[in-house]
Amino acid sequence: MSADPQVPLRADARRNRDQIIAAARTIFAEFGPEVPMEEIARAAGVGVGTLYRRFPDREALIRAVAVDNFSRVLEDAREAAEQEPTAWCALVRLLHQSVELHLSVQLAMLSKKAHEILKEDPVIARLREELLVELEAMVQGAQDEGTLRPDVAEGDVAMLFALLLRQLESRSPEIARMSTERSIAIMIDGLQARPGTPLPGRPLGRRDIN
Amino acid sequence: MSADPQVPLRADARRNRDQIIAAARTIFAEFGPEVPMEEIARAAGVGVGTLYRRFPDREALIRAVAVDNFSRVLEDAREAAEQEPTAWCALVRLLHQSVELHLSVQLAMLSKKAHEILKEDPVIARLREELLVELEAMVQGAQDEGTLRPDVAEGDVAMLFALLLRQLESRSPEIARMSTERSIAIMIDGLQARPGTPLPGRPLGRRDIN
Amino acid sequence: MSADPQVPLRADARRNRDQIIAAARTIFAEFGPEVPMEEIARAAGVGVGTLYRRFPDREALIRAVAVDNFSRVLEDAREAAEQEPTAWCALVRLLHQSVELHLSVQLAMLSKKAHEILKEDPVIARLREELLVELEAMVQGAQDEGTLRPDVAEGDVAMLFALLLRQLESRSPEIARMSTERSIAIMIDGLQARPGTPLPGRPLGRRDIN
Amino acid sequence: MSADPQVPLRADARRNRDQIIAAARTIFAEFGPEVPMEEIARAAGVGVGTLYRRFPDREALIRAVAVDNFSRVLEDAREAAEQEPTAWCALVRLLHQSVELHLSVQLAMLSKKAHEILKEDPVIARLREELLVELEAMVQGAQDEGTLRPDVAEGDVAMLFALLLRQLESRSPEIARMSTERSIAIMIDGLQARPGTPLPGRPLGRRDIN
DNA sequence: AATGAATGAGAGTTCATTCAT
DNA sequence: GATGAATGAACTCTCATTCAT
Repeated sequence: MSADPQVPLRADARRNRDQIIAAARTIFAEFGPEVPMEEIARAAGVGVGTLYRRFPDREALIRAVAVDNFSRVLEDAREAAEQEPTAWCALVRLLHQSVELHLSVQLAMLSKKAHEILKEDPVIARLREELLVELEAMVQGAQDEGTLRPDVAEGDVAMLFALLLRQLESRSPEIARMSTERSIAIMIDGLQARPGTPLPGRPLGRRDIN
Repeated sequence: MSADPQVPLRADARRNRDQIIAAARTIFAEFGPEVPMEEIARAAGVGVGTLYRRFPDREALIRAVAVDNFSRVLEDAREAAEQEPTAWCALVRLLHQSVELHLSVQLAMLSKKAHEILKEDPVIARLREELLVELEAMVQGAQDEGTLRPDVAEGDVAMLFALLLRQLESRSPEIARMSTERSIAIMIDGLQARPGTPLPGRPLGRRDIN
Repeated sequence: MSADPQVPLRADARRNRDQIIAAARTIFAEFGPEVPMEEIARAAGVGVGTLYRRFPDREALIRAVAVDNFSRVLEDAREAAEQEPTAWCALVRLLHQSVELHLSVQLAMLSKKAHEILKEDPVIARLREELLVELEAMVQGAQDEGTLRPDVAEGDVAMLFALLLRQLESRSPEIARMSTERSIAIMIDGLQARPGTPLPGRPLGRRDIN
Repeated sequence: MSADPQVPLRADARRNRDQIIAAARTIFAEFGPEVPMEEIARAAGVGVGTLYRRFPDREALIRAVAVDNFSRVLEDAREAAEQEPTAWCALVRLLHQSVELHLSVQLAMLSKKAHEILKEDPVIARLREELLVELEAMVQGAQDEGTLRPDVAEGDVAMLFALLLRQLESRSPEIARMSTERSIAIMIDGLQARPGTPLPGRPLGRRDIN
């Protein structure tokens, strides 16, 4: 799911646009948001000129990729909420799915510059907000169920979520995968409602996390 | 604690070197490892020429900062192991200290390029190894104490540790701080020996994590 | 005559490329192969960026100029061989033409670095070889005619030729010209088959001169 | 023989100065007059500071080396004139000795910049003039002897001489040596008084060659 | 007086963006 | 509309020269 096309593009232009975003997602994820534009154009199989016709500058492209990414996560969150029997299960599923997503979303915080850019964007802000609303519902629901410790809020969960999106480089893909899964499991265990260490501070809501 | 000076530098040169590393640590942490060298030089209060006299190129500087960083963490780890009454306490302390360290170490995995550079460096490899040895001892000790869940190994802990070093940008410093502390607490809770979800895969040792 | 374009360049690109080589030939000849690239770009009427798009670095440009130069000399040699009635005349003509060429070829041995670069290049090696083959034929022919002293080989002639390409700087152009012409005449006199001092060593063939 | 020391230097300073000039001669000859000053200092076994104390800048060093070089050639010329039985022999000896000198003198015309520098220097001008006076005497003498063709002057000889100082790079030292010797012999043959091609232009005197 | 550290101007090179084809 | 060539600003790195030790 991508952004709002004012005027529906011609079929081929549309295809170009999608190819560029797909290429950019991959390349940004692998090399960071500073890769030469030409690289992205090449990966998308178009000339730089075409890229620039579609996205007036790098910022616009970064935004478009981020919108695309957030849209996907939001979709996943809604699906999880709808399909899972309990809020806790939805939360767990979402955390686990983050592994699938990390490539696409890590962009969001990959560099200070990228962050600045996205912080301003109203479309992104809206998607983000919607996502946090979903999360809040899950958190609330799971706490009502008694499955989630009561001293956390959606901001805490978003934080853990975000941590995971920062994948570590290198190492064999299987180990990378396993280590992420284990970290998630540990975190989930830490999230479970049980007598444990009381958390410092106060629950972080979605207003708290920027 | 910095790197090994073959020939003891002249006093002023030494001072400059240290200032440069300190400045680079801060600036790299804030803007990533691609900041203009001039920026770093300015922050260190020296000319670019001096920077380049000390570190033949960006790579060398990145390496030096990383060595400095790892040395600090290692030192902290040893101190924690020595001063804390139990291995569990040492582990907890180290995790919490990671907050102090994140600025300094996040560099280690901040960009693909930086990672490539550090991966090759034998000095870094040694420091890393020593750090993992410390961690292994703590993990082992805490598991013997019955305070740490038995199905994790030092690689798992290193992974959680590493996740935390990837600080998220922006947001007010107090919230950033609190959110990190809370994430740590959640993770620690998740690490505690208690009946919980069995972890997937197998304990990750230090050979597993690259 | 320039190098082999794999893919035929767009008309404007082609034009730029040629202008750059022409400008580089002149400027290299006048100021040596270390002139600022910007100088060359300016002389060619393009931006540095264009220069670098066409020639990835200085080496590539030096190579291209050398190829262009050698091609010209080779062409001249073949023309001389074909058009002149005797091998001796062809040789004499070539030596005299070297005056025209010196600007273009002196680059070949203008600096240690330039020499290193060209030594490796297979295209240059081939052109050079072809040129020496022509020279060998002339030398052989002129010796058969009895006009060229028998104790020299193509390497000796190439050496004299090369000496002349090293034009001396400064002084008025007319004098420079005259002095070169006179030196050539003296050398030609020295080359003529006549009882004279036997030469030291042995005839130098094209294998001898690197 | 080196330049005129206003105030006789202290023994060690003197030694330093000589070492620097010797080192510079070699290094300039091998790498051209643009080598880093530090390189020269290192080769001379002193710090850059010392080099700069002795020679305020690169120009001064180039000048000093040139003066040293010219002094040697002049000395050789005078020795040849004095020791050889005929002017022709002296001329021939000088040409052959040029082989020894080329390393040291080629500097004189190695780059446009170097040439500019030396052109202005009055000390060099004087040495040069003295050398040409010697040459003129030899030329005159040899023409009187009937051994040198009458249609040349000292400028012509200086020109041939200068050509030889431009050594070609690379190739085995023995071949380099032999090829130079052969070129000299060919030129000498061309210079001998014999019915040959009349030279173009007019004899070049020492006023003609810059 | 000697040394080598510091400086900063300048050269090489890259790449975002514009624009002719 | 698409393409890829041209541009020039920005960044990395080098080195002549100055100056503290």
